[in-house]
Amino acid sequence: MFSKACEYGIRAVIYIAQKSLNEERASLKDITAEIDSPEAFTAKVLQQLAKAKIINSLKGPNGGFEIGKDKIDSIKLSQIVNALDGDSIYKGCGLGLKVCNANEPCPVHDKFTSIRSELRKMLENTSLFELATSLETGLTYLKR
Amino acid sequence: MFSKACEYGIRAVIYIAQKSLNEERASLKDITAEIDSPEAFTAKVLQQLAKAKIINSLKGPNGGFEIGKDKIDSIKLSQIVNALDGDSIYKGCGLGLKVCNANEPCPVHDKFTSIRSELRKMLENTSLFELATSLETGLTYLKR
DNA sequence: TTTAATTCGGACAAATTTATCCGAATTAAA
DNA sequence: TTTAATTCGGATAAATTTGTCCGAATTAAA
Repeated sequence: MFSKACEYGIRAVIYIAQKSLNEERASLKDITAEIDSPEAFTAKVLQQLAKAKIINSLKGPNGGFEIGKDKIDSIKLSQIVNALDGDSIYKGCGLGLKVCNANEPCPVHDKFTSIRSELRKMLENTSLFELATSLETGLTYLKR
Repeated sequence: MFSKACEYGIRAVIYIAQKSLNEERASLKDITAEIDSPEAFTAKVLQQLAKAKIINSLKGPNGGFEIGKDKIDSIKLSQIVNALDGDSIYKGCGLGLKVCNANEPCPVHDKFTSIRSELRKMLENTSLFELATSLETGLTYLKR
């Protein structure tokens, strides 16, 4: 469904959000330990997310990554996915056709549109805040 | 969502089914021309599908691929997807965790289970017959 | 001012997926 | 029986994704 980069990215952002809610910054090492992901690769992903202004990065001692507390509620899962995997998950044809729409549909077009729209809604309605708090309260996990 | 192999595979199978309903066999060249896919790669995909008993292959002049007319209605999209991409689309964790279930869920587990179950139902309930007939009647397309 | 902790950015490497090539095997038809 | 049309199967190549390495830049703290 998502690329590895996106999987790591989502996990990382949730963790950073959790820390940020507690007024703490997360370093790369911290993050990769907590979400169990390859360090150097995750660094690249975090760079992408920083460029997309989803997270904030600070160099130097006591540096790391953070997210403005006020932003955490307004950031949706869709923004993270979009920054890392683009919009093919919503837009692309299920069978890989370049042209595929209601007028000239592929054989599975109608079957897919409803599911894809559900997925889109879900991603657009899921806030980073709720994901981070479910982690904070110990209801969910980021590794294993 | 699906691999290229799976996209080509689904398109090919739908086309083969359409031909089979008309008592005709489809050769590799025929297929790749109709679904606009790379010939050699598609050949590999068809081999996989033949091994999985989803399609039938015949060598020699006037050979090609076909599907028993009686089977076309009972073959579901899920079988094709499963033969080519496995079951990760249903089973795997949305964030790539090895362990992720209702007891120890990742932060997006609940959000994904409903969508994934919708997808599974759709794939399991969509028969090759309906896809092939929509193609036959000109309502849907396999290339462009 | 120096040091050390950190992210950044570019080059590279490994793994996987996608794709090609070609001879072997099979088989229907000439 | 020969020929030609086809799929099969193995080797290889190209492209993409995933992953690593390392020096440069930045910056807080000693």
